[in-house]
Amino acid sequence: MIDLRLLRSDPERARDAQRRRGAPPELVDEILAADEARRSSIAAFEQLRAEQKSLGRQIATATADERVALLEKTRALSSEVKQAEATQEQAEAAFVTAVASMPNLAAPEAPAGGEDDYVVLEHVGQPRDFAAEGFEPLDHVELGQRLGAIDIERGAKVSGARFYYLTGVGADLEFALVNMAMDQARGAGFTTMIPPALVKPRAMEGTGFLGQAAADVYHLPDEDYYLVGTSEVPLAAYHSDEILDAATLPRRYAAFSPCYRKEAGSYGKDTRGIFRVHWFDKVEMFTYTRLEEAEAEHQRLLGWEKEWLAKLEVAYRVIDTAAGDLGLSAQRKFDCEAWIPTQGKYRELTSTSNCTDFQSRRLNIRGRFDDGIRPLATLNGTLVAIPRAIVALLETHQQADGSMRVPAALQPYLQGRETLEPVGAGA
RNA sequence: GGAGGUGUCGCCUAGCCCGGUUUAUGGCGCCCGCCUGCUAAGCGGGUUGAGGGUAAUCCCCUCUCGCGGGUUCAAAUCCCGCCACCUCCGCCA
Repeated sequence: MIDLRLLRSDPERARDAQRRRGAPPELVDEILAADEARRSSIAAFEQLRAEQKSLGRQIATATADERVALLEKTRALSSEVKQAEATQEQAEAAFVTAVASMPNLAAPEAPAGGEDDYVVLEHVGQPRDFAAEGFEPLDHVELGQRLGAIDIERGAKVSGARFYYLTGVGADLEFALVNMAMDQARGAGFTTMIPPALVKPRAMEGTGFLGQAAADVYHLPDEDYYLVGTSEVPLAAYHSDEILDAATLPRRYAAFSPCYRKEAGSYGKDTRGIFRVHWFDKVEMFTYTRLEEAEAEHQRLLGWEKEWLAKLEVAYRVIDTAAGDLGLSAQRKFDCEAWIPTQGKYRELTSTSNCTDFQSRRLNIRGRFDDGIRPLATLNGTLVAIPRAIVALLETHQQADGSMRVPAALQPYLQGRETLEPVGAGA
């Protein structure tokens, strides 16, 4: 939820942010009107309630005679109070509906426009030149099969399209990547976490995933649980309704969790392989910090992602996502996209978002500072999304004989193996 | 899943049977002061939290006794539902 003070003091900036997202600017004025209605209904209710209370106090000490008259008065007042309360609740609900649909204000620096309007910030590393090496690269499906690392056919048999098994070295690779990621995070001062992957509606709503992203979310209607699409959800909700002492900031968490995504609306997109799947495991970084620190922290998260990608020894670029592609909660987002040889494209491997105080306001996460209590900023960033990392590793480090070279940093996590070798046909 | 118990202002706790003078009692802790070679002890005072009116440390209002409803002129207190925790039983990885 956006900062109302900001909206009131500078509505034009909010309208402009909406335009740059390609979203309706009138929403700002609807919210302001709803807020006005809400505030006046609250004032009316509070005044009546105060009168009622004072009458109640008089009744308590009144004589029997006085009591009759006072009761008469307060009975009439009671229905007024109920009326005012109902009005206030209605106004509150209307306000919440309006404000909940408003996305975070895109940062002034975020490029205007949609998905294709990103700005490339930098390139790191050179895409490998297979032509110069004299062989045609295989895609990760083929490589995964030869290494006995990925079983897509049986994934489909058991669970359907966009499911897979990681087998043998594939499974080893996941544990290696997770351990390496957790070691890096721990070394950087993160608290490691394993959060629940099923959450109540509040957590989902509070992190902004029941808005435009709702179609992509799995829901268990019997118990009203949601399957998280990222551990950002349980990590943000972790400190909901809490006031954190400023001295304990920033708080950094690194969580391992499964992620579930319907991938609705991506029919026909990335249908081959494990690049886009309904379930995968991920290690996510998450920070709670003061608002003034958010931008610097965003850069730090990006820095840790780059440190990670360097260990994978993949070529990548960093893009500044356009306003229209930010999602509900983010004010700015950087994606690291690795070069995928057989696709001839850079594809998203990690993503880091600055949500400023948007999630904090929804989840009631605040900090206690010398000068008062204020909402905190929350930020998140991928360290490793397993299937995409495996795709990039397999394709980038494949060798002419169908084996895969293991990057030096990863070797200690793979029992010292320097290459992963193809297994015999069959199985 | 079943039975029983518990949930009060940082922590412990009184109040609930029998609704109003509760602006929620007391202790611990914490803060201020006094006393005092220093410290401890002792003495006196203060201390639920949040939101809003306000830019505001004063002041005013509302909300807050696990959560949500209900009854009532009036709910910590009565009724209903839910949640969490504890004990025991059952079941399971």
